[in-house]
Amino acid sequence: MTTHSRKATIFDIAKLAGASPSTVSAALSGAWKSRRISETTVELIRRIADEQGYSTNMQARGLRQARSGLVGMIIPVHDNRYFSSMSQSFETFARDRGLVPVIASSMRDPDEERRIVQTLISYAVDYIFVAGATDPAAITDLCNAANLRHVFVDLPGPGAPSVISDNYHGAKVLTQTLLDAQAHSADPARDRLFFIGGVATDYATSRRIEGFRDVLTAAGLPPGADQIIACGYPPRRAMQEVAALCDRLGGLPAGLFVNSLTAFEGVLGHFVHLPPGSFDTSVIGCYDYDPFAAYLQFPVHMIRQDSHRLIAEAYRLIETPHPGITVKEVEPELIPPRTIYAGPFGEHG
Amino acid sequence: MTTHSRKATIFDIAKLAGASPSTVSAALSGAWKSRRISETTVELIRRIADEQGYSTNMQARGLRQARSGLVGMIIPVHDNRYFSSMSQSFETFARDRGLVPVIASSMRDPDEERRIVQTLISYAVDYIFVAGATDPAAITDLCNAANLRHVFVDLPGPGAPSVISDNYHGAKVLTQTLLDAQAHSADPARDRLFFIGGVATDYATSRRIEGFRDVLTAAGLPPGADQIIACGYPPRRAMQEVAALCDRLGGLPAGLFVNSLTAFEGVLGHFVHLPPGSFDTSVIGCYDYDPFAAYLQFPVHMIRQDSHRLIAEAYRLIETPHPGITVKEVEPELIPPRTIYAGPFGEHG
DNA sequence: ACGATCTGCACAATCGATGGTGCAAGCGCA
DNA sequence: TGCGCTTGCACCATCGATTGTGCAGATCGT
Repeated sequence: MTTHSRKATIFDIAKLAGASPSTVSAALSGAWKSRRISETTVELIRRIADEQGYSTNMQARGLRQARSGLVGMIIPVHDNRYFSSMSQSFETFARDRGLVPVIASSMRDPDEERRIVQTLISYAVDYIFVAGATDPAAITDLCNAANLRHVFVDLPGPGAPSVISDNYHGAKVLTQTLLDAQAHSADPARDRLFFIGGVATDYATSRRIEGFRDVLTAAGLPPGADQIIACGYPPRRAMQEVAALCDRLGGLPAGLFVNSLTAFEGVLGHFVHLPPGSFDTSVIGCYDYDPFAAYLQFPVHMIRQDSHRLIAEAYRLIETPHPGITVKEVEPELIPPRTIYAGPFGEHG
Repeated sequence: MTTHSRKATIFDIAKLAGASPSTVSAALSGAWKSRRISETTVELIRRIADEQGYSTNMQARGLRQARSGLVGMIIPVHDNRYFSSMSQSFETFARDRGLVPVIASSMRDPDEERRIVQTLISYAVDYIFVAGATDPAAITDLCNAANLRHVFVDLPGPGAPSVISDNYHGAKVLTQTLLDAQAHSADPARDRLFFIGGVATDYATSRRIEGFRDVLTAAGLPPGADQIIACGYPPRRAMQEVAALCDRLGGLPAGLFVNSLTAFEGVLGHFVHLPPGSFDTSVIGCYDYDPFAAYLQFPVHMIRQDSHRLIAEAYRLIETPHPGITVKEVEPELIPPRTIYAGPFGEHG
């Protein structure tokens, strides 16, 4: 491979091969059969292209074809097992399709979310996956204006196909598990389950709260308003809230339903300061799974959302456009304490 | 905003504004001052562009300018706290610069790594960050052929600037900590420290092994070959190896230096099967930090590599090209058991 | 032997934005 | 009035690949 100051183009290859640029393009893009280029020529061109270290300029191709070969995905944060697993699956499926994934995190900020969508549109991504949308309607508007297909994951949107996990059922299972496992306390104030984390207006959180409430109600223990603390996702807030709660109750409650890994991180931040033994009378559950969290000092019941399947279904929905708006639900799975789940990437991780 | 079947271009805006495309381009790209376009015209054009929901076609701009506004980054896996934190930082810094991050995971496969570099080159990324390179020389060759600036992070490469953490020092600190904390066992075979995980030929791992070895040697306990089990990064292998080790020793060793979070996941997968109390005579350390791992059932000493600073330094190196090849080392930090570190994104996570 | 068909390729327009250059109108000034 | 300078913009080539179309020569059929 000779050294060039600039990258080789089809024109350079054409000159070297004694062919025309269009022939080179056809030869290298695979369109040569339908363009009746002889296999001999194709092979010559391929060889020369190889020698020159040629690779297609995707900007030029994309410009011409009005598509880019990029797929966009928006997630709230990278730094979280649930979403980073999604990224991993998203990328794997993208590669299978010869697409290049572009993953951006919105920090759950609606403005940032919109800016990202705009940016992705500017780059002519072929379609967009939006996980944990904070303003799905705005996203749909932007995408529609740009004639861009998109799918919502994790949190549904009104204007596009969505894949979500069955939050209601998952929450019921987790709540029931906590209920069954709880060690009863003498103090009635503490002898209750609490729900912490998430945003009450988020679809996912609201469904989980319903599940939480329905199970408790069915058990004859309808939760009071103080038992549901939807303080958002940031760790710090959850830490403050759980600290305040322990203060109020004079200790940990009988059970805690933590509504996300990020909230759980905050909760842990408080737990650090508790004396050992504090957890003997308390049972903890977390909606979302993390292998390390599964093996904490105290038992944690976790709900694992099948992010791999969520993404798989999202690709299905976006690739085979259905009439109307489809919402696909995927069942989550209860992971008992101290159980390690080996994901689809267990071999590589 | 009117609905169009296709996205508006500068030509559409030009027609509506009664101006020429080049004027529109200059007005919207900010080049209007040097092109002597009147502010009145600029404002008219801006208004119309806004109404039409115009946004620049980055493929066209990129084609013309021979750059894309994309920055590429390669990481081994998304699904890992160390690397997903890097992603988060990488993205944040990219946004500050008005660049769009494209993050791809190589699964630590050199072929995949090369393919990704090729792809990123095809998309004319402005530069590339490579974390945990498995074949840095090949990457440098590809990038040089394409005249593309790149920087290595975490694992250094011979042909480009690198930012790594001080693995030798970190490993010494962690080893010394384990040594100090270890509860001695009656059985001399078990009363030793073991190193598990990583690839011995990886620069980072080899430096850590040196640190491990030097501390033990200085303490008069030079490690035997069996004490260093560089079985790679995949969880499954680490699980098998630690199981075999426990089998051999008839229990856990006095101390275990786990060389990555992924290996630690595998180790945990084995620990699940051990009876409680197994850890009373064993002290565990992990090179890399995870907030949940910090609060496991048994105490874990962790080394936190400052991925945020690594990325910050990498941006510095790539933006101010130094003469010669620079290698920048960043100090890692010991995180004692049951300590929660709130990162630079603690507010958002 | 001659039109019809097929083979194998070249030519040129096109995608959308950018930037060098040219040019008319306006203005100042002698 | 006339010259030169400035202002404000339009025109056009260009980036690299794709794709509709045209066309010469070979092949075939009768």
